[in-house]
Amino acid sequence: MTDFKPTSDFLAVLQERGFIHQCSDMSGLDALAREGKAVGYIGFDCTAPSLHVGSLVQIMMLHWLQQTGNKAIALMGGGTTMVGDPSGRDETRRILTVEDIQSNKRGIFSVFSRFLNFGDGPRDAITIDNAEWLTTLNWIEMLRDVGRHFSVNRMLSMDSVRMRLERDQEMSFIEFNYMILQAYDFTVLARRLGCNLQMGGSDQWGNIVNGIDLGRRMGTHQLYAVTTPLITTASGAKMGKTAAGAVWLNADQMPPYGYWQFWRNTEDADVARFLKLFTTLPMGEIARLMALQGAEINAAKIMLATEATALLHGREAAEAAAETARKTFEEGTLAADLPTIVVSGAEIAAGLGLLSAFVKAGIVASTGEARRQIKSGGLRLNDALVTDERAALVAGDFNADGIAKLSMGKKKHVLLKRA
RNA sequence: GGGGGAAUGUCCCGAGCGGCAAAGGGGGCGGACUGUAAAUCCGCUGGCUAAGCCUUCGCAGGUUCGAGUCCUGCUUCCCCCA
Repeated sequence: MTDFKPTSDFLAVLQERGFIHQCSDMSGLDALAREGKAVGYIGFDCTAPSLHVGSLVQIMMLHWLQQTGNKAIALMGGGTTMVGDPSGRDETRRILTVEDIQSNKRGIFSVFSRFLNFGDGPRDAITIDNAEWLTTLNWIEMLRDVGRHFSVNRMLSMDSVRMRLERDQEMSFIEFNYMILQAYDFTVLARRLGCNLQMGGSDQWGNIVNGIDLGRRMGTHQLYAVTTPLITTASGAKMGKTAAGAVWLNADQMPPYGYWQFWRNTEDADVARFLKLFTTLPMGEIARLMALQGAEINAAKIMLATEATALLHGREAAEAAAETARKTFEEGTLAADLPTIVVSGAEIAAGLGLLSAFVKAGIVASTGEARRQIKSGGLRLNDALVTDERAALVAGDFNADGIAKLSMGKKKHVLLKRA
């Protein structure tokens, strides 16, 4: 894959930034993209109310497709989600209700407008829901037009199916059909919108290639596939899982400050790779940051955090998060932007125990955990180590603005605001 | 349809002669060292009004002073035979 020298901006960018894992035909796709004639889509499941960073590579790929003068389509899997993709899954997926899928779809879509410019113009990105054509399919027609092109022998040999069978894990007929629907999507998009490229994670390779085959048999123009590598951290962990759970893209589930922190805490070994994948900084700038050594790498991490946050939440929110972090970590002063919990004055007057205060702030899950953390010296009130688990908050703990800072460890800080 | 297994700490994996808040991992959290990194070392990893009390081993009963452990029924999953 690295021998190929793309002449199109699109593939050149993808290649130099490390997006390409597999491609069905680099030179064919390159020729299209050079003319601005690549019309690419990526399908997104509507299984959760928000996408998380695991999908960010894909979103960035669509972003670059549009930025390099091609057409990007964000396909919402309103229809396929009703079926459930077995890829990479050990267990049968939970079947979601139609209402859940609809509300998930809305949550997911809100993220795309940050990365793509939608509209009616030829260069504008569009979004479409495959429920539009999948839900009205006629079973017999489908079998005759599409089903006959699929070999069950081959379907059984696909990774997603084979692994289930080998482990004697249940796979329902509904899931078995998923790959047919995804392949069909590709041909529908090809006919309706002139789509000629499907992108996705490496686990989607089989499904995408199936679509290319189906397209050929059903007489569409030539279709292409590009997949991204599976993004893991240098330590081998899956991207996007933190203590608090998944790193969501929607602000109501992961505020900008938390999102910024996620990137700020990137391992050294990942910084260069992530800068290329998750920011739009020019390669020259990235090269400069990559040259940093030792503690200086922190500057690159701050850059990564701010740029990645700016893409998702806007420049202003990103700068605010960076400033909050700077005050909190470098100056050790109070930054108003930290997560804040409001408590009533009455509650404090009644003698709010410190243990409960930490629970209330969401820093620990129970007073028991708070006690344990105190024993191992992990809790601080206004930067002073908490040693007495029987202590209660007093008026003097709040500053002139009625704020007290609760911290656990070096990174977790929550402000308690007296109402 | 017949026969045989399995389900354990609400993150996961997994031991568990009738005395068990239940071995051991992984993961996670905190501490030390650092650079808000990695690696390493140490501690913690049911709840509470906490020298006590309460709730946990698929579900419901039963035997027993005492049940994760024994018995009965049920649920779900797996294997073999048909």
